[in-house]
Amino acid sequence: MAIKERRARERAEREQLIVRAARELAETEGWDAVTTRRLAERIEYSQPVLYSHFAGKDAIVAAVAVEGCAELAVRLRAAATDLDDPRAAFAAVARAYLAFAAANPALYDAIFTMANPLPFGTPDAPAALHEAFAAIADPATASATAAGLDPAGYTELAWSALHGMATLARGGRLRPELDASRMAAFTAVF
Amino acid sequence: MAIKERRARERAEREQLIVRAARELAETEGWDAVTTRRLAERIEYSQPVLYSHFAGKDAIVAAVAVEGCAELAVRLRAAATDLDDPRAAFAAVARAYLAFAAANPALYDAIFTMANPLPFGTPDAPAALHEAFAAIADPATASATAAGLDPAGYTELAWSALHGMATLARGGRLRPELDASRMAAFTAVF
DNA sequence: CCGAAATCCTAGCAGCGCTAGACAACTGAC
DNA sequence: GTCAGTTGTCTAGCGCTGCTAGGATTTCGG
Repeated sequence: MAIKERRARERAEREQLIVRAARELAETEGWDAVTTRRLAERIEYSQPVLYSHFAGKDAIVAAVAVEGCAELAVRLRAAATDLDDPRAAFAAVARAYLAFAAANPALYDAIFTMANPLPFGTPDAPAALHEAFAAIADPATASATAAGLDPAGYTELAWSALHGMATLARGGRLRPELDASRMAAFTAVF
Repeated sequence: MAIKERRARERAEREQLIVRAARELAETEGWDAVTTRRLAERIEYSQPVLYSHFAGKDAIVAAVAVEGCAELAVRLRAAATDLDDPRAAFAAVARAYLAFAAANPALYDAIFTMANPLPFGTPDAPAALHEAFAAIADPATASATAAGLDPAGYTELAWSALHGMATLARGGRLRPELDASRMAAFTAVF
């Protein structure tokens, strides 16, 4: 019996190794550089081993995304603590969101822009996704009710604004010198 | 002399043919289906012909993007006419923007989300890009000054919100039943 | 009419995600 | 202690990708 347990443990460790390697490779060289061959070489196993853990490359990306989602949720929660004013709390969460996206571009892409098969709508999405969304939705809802607006649409709009800024900023589509002005507009408006 | 002109004309026509074929293929089957082989087959030439017109596949995507950008600009300008109230005009432009993105997803991707080598910052970007941005920036600026906010950051924020909504909506990340509520929040806030 | 130039295609390279089938190692029963 | 059976891993290869080198064919200018 103990042997099976050891094997299962080793499998789990190797699976974690794959996810970590994929993430590191993506973060340092971009997702284009994350090929199954390079990934296999990194973990010092042959290619087919990847497919005994994941259904395909997309599944590996999704695993990285879930991991990143959990981290994002933690950051957002941390940013909102000790702030009673709803608008101030939401602004802090917004700053944390953009900081996360700027610091972990590959991770952010895996979560939000890559064609991963993660179910996002509320049905059976991983808990980490719900947690991250709630970390945005909670302060957004508070801010919306303070402004007398319907929280649901308000929340999605605010999230869209954050997501838009995060993605457009990367491609050089937004002028960096306007970062402060943009953020000021955000806090003035949301 | 006239022969050279005819040849140049034929070349231009074929280039247009390539761009049109790429766009149609992307719109009907997605950009993943736009391979150089399929594209070549569609225009009834061999693969290398593509490379006598464009530096590579990215350049073809960029050409489609520029074309789409010009169309987007026209739509946005049309939406804003005959509306004097700045906020109403901006709301109309926003609706037109989202309608365009929803109606031409592949085109929208080519312009804004695919890794195309288009220079977006003001230096020497194609005129179509400037025109499209101005079609957003002009009403946004009017709306910002009406609200007493710095137009520059306000414009980029509003654009980010639109871009975020357009992209998140596609992946099923936004709930369609909140479309109206989201738009109401937009007009209330911007 | 003939050399020169432009045009186009066949064939191929290296790399991609993914998989079939062979091989080795380890497990558990006798 | 030995042998069947399971499990794990690897080598080799398929069909596809973007892209390019080289040669054949057509067309042009004198």
